[in-house]
Amino acid sequence: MTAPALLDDAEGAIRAAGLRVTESRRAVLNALAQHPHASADDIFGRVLPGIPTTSLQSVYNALNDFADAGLVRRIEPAGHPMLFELRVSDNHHHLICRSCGAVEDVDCAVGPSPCLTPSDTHGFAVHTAEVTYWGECPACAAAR
Amino acid sequence: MTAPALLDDAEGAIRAAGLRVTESRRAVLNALAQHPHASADDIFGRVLPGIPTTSLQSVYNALNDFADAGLVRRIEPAGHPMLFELRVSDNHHHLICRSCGAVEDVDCAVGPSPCLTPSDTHGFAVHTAEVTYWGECPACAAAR
DNA sequence: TTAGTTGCAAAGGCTTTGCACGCGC
DNA sequence: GCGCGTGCAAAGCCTTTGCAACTAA
Repeated sequence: MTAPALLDDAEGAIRAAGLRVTESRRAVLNALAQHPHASADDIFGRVLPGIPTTSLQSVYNALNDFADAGLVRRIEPAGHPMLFELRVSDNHHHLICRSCGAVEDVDCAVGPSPCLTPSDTHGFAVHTAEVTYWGECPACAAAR
Repeated sequence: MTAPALLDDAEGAIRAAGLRVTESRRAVLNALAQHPHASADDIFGRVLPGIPTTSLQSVYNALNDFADAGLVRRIEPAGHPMLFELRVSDNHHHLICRSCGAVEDVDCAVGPSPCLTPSDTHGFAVHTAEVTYWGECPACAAAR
């Protein structure tokens, strides 16, 4: 029930990311603030009533721009549509339901984040690390 | 340089998984043994010379059957085609190149695997945990 | 024999791309 | 006014599904 109040600063955040402030982008960012872990389609559905002229592709545009600018974080559950979340605080991981794709945030079990550094990089330049717990959510478990 | 010698036991492994032994399946499993982290298409390419009548869909069939039987493990790098690997030993993670999708195995940095248990399950029944390091491989870094 | 598998064809879903018009700066 | 962003349309890729013929057991 924690209603994020990022809405007021939506404009500022977009501007700070070096992007132009448009009605679409503000609406997308607001929708994301109110509904974390939303898919592009989800957000499109939430934005459409307010901006009947928008399109799913514009939502994708905005989300990708945000993601590239570091404003939002992409979650890509294999086998399910891509989700997005505001990277409110970093260093949390995801619990994903195999059957319905529901996502929950979980804090790292091991303090700060010792998992985030591989033991051997094989010469890779590591940018990010990601921990995903796959399972079944209560709703899907109950439905069986 | 560790050449997996599972080839001899391919039949046994397939049989043990409760699946019928066919030329396709043996070929797919062999191809996977020789080339870990292969995509369905990759494997198809490797199997085709030996079995010119096979099809990509059959490879998908075999791989999915193997995966469901626990013989192989699916790796699904967001934005790249699905990969497969023999689950030789468990408890290793993956280092994936954002640009070319190359995959390297890495051992868990924190001993046995404390990362594999979430701090809060939110009621989920957790089946598996997965750690992915995203970065850029040496080849792609050199190409820029 | 008979059920599990193959190979072919086609559909399906999600995401990206291209281009003219409009709006933010 | 300039250029970024929008909205529309269409293509693209990977993967799954259906079904008749075949083959392992």
